[in-house]
Amino acid sequence: MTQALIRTMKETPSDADIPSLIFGLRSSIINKLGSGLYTLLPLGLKVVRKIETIIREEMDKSGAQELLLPILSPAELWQESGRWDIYGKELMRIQDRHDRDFALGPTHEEIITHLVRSLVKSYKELPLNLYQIQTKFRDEIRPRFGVMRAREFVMKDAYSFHRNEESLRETYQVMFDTYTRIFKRCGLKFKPVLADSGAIGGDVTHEFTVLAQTGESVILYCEDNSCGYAASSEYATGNIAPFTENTLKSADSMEKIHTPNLKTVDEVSAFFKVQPQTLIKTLLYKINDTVTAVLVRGEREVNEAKLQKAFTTPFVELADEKTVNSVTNAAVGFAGPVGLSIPVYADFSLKTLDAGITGANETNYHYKNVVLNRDFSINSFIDVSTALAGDSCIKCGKSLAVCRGIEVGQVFQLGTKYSKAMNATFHDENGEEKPFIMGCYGIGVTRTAGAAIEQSHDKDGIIWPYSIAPYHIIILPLNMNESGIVECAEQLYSQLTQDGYEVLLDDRDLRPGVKFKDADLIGIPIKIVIGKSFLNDKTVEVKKRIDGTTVQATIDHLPVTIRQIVNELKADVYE
RNA sequence: CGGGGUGUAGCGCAGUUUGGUUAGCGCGCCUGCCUUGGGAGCAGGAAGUCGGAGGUUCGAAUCCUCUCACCCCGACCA
Repeated sequence: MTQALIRTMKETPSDADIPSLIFGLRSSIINKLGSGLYTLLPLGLKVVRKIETIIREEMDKSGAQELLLPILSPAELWQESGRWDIYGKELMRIQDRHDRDFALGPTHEEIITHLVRSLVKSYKELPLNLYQIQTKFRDEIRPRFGVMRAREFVMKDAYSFHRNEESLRETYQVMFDTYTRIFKRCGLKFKPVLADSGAIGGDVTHEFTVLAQTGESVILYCEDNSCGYAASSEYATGNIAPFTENTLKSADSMEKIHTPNLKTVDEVSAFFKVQPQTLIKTLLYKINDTVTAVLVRGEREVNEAKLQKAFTTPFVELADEKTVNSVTNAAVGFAGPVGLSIPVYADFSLKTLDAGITGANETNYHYKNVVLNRDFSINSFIDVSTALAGDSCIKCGKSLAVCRGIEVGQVFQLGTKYSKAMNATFHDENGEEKPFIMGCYGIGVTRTAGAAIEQSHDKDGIIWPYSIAPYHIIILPLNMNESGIVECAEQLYSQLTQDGYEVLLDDRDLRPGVKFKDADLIGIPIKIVIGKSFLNDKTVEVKKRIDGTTVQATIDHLPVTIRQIVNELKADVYE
């Protein structure tokens, strides 16, 4: 360790705000070069290589073949697919000495499609699944969270080519299973979740999400483990329980009530002394330039991803204040469906609402006892609200719960989007020319390393899962002036290394406290402490990072003790 | 891109409002002593274009103008 480039820091750099960045920098796993640019120091590279190895082994086992595509790609390919124009500024563009345009690859659909169209001509050569592990570049609008959203990062991307949908679905399932094995082997707690397939289409897509409080994505999952339903909040749908505590009655007629300055759901429900579920929240959206009213039950939020899907358009935005004023003849906060002359769509949450409270389209007034199909009508019911914890699972009926996660992988059925645009075709058994049907499958490698830290750390530092830890064991000779201790340390080092463990020897002449703190910070799973007990009765301590438990062992017995602990650590995988 | 903030030694900061000696402090680093079970102590030392450029002034880290970098909050995604 006196020779290793490991420079730990006691203090936290001021711009580090999440555990993976704080501990990543402090433990000298990474080093910052610029915004969204990080050096992988020796410790960090070891972790990344281990994740890569697991990925390689599992991908190869699945039948996929590894290759390596260039990072730099000519603009022509991006122009062919149309993404040169639509990808936006996130695509890092660059010119060579002849002023020819290139892009630094943020993903490689174009490049792989180009490759395959020139090499593969017949259905007999399909299916084909090709992958690479490579540096990607995305000129993020706002890089943040350190290695979690960097501009330059390592990614494993795979692309599969098929003659028909059935073959695609088969490979998709194989990739799904492969990803499950990969993240399990990485020692991570994760969930595959159903996700919005966005503009590209395709029936199904799954995101693999590492569970962590600091995660950016919100997941709804079924409390019943055997059911297994889990979906990203943008996509999740639950059955919404009817609101049973409604104090309003549909038998009563609609009534206009003065509600001075009461705009939000909270204010209005407090004023009427009712639960928020009694309110019909009315939001005006511009959907393909048509102002449209979207109704949800008071306690719910409109989900724009669902809105986009319901109207099959990406052009969805909340109407501005002026539009709201002119459509409702009222200030923002008093919109309601009664008497509106624009299209009105209601969320499923309102299906069971008997009578409700809603804006009167008049500043400072709300209607009470509003009843659908009596006082107003709608075009139709649609699913546009974000599911909430407590909604019931659409698969099994049990309750849904919420957690947060970090998206580290995605499996996706691309279809013919790229093959059609780039005229990538093969001959089928009838000699007909057909576009390849494609799938793509990504894993953020460096992000996975970051996610592991986010998921597994304590106040002292990182707690690496055994399978991706930079070293398995760290030996701490507590007094470098005791020749017996030093000899023992060196002997254990070479013996354990021979036994196949990756061992770090802290041979620095420092006080014990410093060594303990550094070992904890870096997060090595097992510490071997050689100190007083060695001088007294020739035993050493074996201490687990994850829970601090310690066992004494004689030198002779040490290999057995270590093997036991390692087996325990390896067995601790998430099911 | 919009809004907010920060740039002073490797790291964390003070000093800037009100211009004025040799720009400080803690951590880290180097030397020596001492210490050795959870980031010890003492003594000595090295280390700074005060983000950059221009300006005001007898004099600028400090005031003015421009510029660059970085961070945080909102629109992206592995």
